[in-house]
Amino acid sequence: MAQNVKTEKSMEKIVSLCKRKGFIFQAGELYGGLNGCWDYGPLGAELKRNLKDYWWRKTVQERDDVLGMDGAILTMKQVLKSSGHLDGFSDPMCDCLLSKARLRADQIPPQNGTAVWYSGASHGASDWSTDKVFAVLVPPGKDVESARKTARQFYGQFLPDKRISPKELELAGEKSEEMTGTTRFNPENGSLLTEPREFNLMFQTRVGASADENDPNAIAFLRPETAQSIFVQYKNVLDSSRVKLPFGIAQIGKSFRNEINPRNFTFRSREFEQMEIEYFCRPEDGLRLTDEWLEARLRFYEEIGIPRTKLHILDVPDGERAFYSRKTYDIEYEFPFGVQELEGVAYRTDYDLGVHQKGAGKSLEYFDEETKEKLLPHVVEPSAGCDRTVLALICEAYDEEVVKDEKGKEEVRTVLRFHPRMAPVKCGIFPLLKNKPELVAKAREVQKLLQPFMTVFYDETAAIGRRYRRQDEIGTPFGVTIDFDTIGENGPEGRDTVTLRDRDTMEQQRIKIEDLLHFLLERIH
RNA sequence: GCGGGUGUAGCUCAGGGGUAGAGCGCAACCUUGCCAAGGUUGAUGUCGUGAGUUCGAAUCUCAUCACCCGCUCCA
Repeated sequence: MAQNVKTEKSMEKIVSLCKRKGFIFQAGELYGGLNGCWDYGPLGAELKRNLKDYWWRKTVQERDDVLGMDGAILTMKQVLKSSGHLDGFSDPMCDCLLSKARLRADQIPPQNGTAVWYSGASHGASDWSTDKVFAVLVPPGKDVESARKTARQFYGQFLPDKRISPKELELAGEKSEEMTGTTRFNPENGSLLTEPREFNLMFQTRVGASADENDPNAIAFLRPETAQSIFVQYKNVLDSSRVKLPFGIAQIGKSFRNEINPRNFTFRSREFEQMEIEYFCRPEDGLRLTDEWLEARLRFYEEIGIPRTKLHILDVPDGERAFYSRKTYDIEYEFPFGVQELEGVAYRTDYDLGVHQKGAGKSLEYFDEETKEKLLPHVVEPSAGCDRTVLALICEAYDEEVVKDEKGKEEVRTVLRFHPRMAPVKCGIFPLLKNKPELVAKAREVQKLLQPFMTVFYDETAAIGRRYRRQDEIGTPFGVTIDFDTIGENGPEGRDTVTLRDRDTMEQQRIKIEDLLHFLLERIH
């Protein structure tokens, strides 16, 4: 009955479905919306919880070598000073006045040449003038006339009458100046750049209700990653938990970055949740464990319904990794808006413990009882984006299928094919007809039977087919219907059995109510 | 931050200086015998927000906010 015709997955449809069905809303929508922030609605909250719970179970509870923690979001300035975030987490940026290109100020190569300054320009015939200051850097050996051409181009963009050619402009106040090693000009076209502006990517706040605005000691930050609290508490966990190398500390929690440009729905948000492991090990095991964690993480994605074929592994090349990392894999997913990172598995060496040991002035060394040696452990960090994974789950699950109705007319069935263990609602419960009290009563009984063990949705309105389709749209993997067989109307062999419908195949099977819980639990665990 | 586009019902969108529209969805009732069934009734909008022009603005102008595309950025 169902043809598997894949229509194009568009983010627009997915975003719309998320809002319509209560997965994800924009934060503060009532007041116009807060850029880069999102709220999870009833179904989104369930979905995200299922992901986090499963990650925690697989990462912490079912392993002997990983412990959990839950660190504070407010972070001391000193911590982020040591980690390098305070100095390194802001980029000076400038814009090209001519081409509007944005450049990192610290990446502009120093140049030599003659800077030609102008104090403005005018157009006599149309009585137009401007006193904007502009300058062009002319490389050694090149004619100053080229500067005038560039300057006219610059002033030309402000002409109210676009029919006037920039060539007719009179330039004012030309002055030349020899420059060496300047970074104030765009190497591409010689145009003057804006003054570098700092983009502080961390959210700063003040601790203490009456903190003096100028008290530097009151400054704290919302953490830009969960990792730092793990490094800072590493010694306490070690001393309180009787663990030996190698071992990991895992954490799920919110982090905050003042992204310049949030984009792609929840993909790049200013407030986001991370699922991170810092796995401490002997230096010689770092590279091997990085590969092992990559495999473990890929298996995880498969287990939650993101197939290996949709994942790309990027072995981040030399020069593109963070300076302290000796090996980094990015696990990327084929989002509808492009292949984008879900998780990074980074071998960070002993950089983090090293900087905190130095910054705090306290030893973070590990004493190995067997070899009787002291060492600073190395770290492998699998760091997954929780919201990004939720988004990947939704994108992966989204499907539109062309089905034929009873009259043979084609229609589109929208279905979220979540893995049952991720699905926000596990089972729909429907009395076939709501005007038959015996059916309704029996359906309520089934609801009470399942509800302590899983999320269920009881629905008695509208025709049965419509109820099935409603559940398809929110990704409910199973639906049970209580019909006249269930209440024994068609003979004793059907009594206390229900039809169980599969979301993906739309096929039904008859199952005893007493077997239902076991059947479902086996599939959603 | 720059350039382009968009903003009207829960969703998708039409309209357009003079009483706010459609389809779908939603709610109630009737009907119901397994895949978006039919009927009846109903609710919902400061036309993104603010200011200006106007006798009158959802419509024109400006500003602002948000979203989309491209650039930029992503330690």
